[in-house]
Amino acid sequence: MSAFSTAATGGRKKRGEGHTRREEILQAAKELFLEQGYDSTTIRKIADRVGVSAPALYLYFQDKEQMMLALCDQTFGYLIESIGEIEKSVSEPRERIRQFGEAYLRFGLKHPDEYRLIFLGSNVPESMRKVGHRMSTDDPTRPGVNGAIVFQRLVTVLVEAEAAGLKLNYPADTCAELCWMGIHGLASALILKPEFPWSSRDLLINGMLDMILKGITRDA
Amino acid sequence: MSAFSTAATGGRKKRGEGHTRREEILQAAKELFLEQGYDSTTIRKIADRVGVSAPALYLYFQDKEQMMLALCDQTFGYLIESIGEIEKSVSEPRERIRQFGEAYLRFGLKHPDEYRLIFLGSNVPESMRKVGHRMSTDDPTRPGVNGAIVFQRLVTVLVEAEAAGLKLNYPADTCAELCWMGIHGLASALILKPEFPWSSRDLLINGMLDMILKGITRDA
DNA sequence: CCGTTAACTTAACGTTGATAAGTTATCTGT
DNA sequence: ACAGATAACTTATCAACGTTAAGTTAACGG
Repeated sequence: MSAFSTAATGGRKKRGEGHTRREEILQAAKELFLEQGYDSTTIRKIADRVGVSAPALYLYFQDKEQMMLALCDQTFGYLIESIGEIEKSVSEPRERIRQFGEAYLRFGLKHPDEYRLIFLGSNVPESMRKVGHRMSTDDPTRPGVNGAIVFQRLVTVLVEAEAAGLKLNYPADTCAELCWMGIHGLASALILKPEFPWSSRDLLINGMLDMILKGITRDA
Repeated sequence: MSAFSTAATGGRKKRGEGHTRREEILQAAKELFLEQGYDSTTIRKIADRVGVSAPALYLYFQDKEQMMLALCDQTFGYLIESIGEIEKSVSEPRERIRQFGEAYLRFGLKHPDEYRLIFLGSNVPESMRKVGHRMSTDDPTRPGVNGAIVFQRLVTVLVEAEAAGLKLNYPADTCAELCWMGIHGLASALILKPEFPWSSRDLLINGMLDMILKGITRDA
C-alpha cells in the first residue's frame, strides 16, 4: 500500500474527537476546491485525501454544498476582518472607500471559488441565491451570511463618509450599489473569464476605483 | 400513448434533413435551459422533449456543452444586431458609448433568463469561460465567437471615439474592459438578485453610464 | 465486562454524461 | 427493380457522481 493521502491522519478518532475530523475534511475540501474547482472536487476525492470513506463525510456535513458554505463563511470572515481594520485605521472618506474597494477586489481575486459561490449563482440552485438579501431577518448563524455582511459594511462606510462631509452624487444606498456593481463587475469578469487577455490587474483595479470615486462623489 | 412532448415532431428525418433535427434539439435545449438552468437540464430531458433517444443528440452535438455554445451564439447575434443599428445612427463619440451601454443593459434586463444563462457562465462548465478569447487565431465559424464580437465592437467604438478626438484616460482596450465590467456588474446584480431592494433601474443605469463616461474620458 | 453509542465501513441506489454496437429507412447507381 | 451504401436512429451499457441504508468496530461509562 504505497498510496498515502496528503492529509491522511491515520486511524479512527477517539470518542470526543469528531470535530477534529470535521476540520480535516474542511481542510482537504478547501485544498481540492482551490486546486480543481467545485465541480471537479468530488466527495470521494475529499474522502480519499482525508483517509476515510466517502459516506463518512456525511457524518459531519449535510451535503457537499454545506462543506463549501462552511469554507465560504470561514474565508469571508477574513475579508470582514481586513475591512474592519481599514475602517479603524483609515479615516479620510475617499481613501476609506478606495481601500474598501481594493480590499474587496484583492480578496475576491484571491479566492475566486468562494467568490463565485457566494456572489454568482454558481452551483447552488436555491439556497445561495438569497445571500445578500433578508440580511436583518435571517438567522445570523446560518452559513452564508458573511457574504451579505460585506455589502452592509459598504453602505455603512458611505453613510459615514457622507456624515463626515463627503458630497455624494446620489443617495448613499444608490452610491453603495453603484460602487459594489463596478467592483463586482471587475471581480466577476476576471474570475469568470480568467483566460481572456485582460489589461493588467493593477491598472484595472486602480481604473475602476478611480471611476467609482469620480462617479459617486463630487468636490465640496 | 398520451405522452406528447412539447416539441416532438414525429418520426425519423429523411435523408438530407438532419439539420432540422439539430434545430429542434437547440429549441428544446433553449427552453429547458431557461426553465430549469444548465445543470438541471439533462440530455435525457432534451431528448424526451424532441422525441428522440438521448444518444441521438450526439449525432448533432459533440457534447452538452456544445449545445450551450450554439445557443450562446444565437442570442449574442440579436445583441449584435441592435448594436449595429446604434453604430450606424449615432456619431457623437460620448453619445455612442452611452447608447452602446444602454442598449447592452436594456437587452440584458429585457432577457434576464437568457442573460443569466449566457453571460453569467456560472452554471456552465469550464470551457465556456474561454468564450471571447483567441479571437483572431481561431476558426471564426466556431461556436462562441459571437461573444467575442460584442466586446470587440465596444473596443472599436472606443478606438473610433479616440480617433474622433475624444480623450481617453487609459488605452482603448482598458477603457473597453472597464466599461464592460461596470455595465455587466449592473446587469448581473439586477438579474441575479431581483428581490434585493435596489434603487430605481433608471437611476442606476444613468448613474452607471455617467460613472463610466466620467471614469474613462476627460475633457479636451 | 457489558451495554451504549460515536465513529466508522461496505454495499448499493438512482442519475448523470457519454459510447459502442446494432437496426431501420431512405437514397443512389445500375 | 433491386442491391449496396449510409444517414438517422435505437438499445444496451459504461463509469462516475452525490447520497443513503445498513451493518461493523472501538472507545467510554457504569
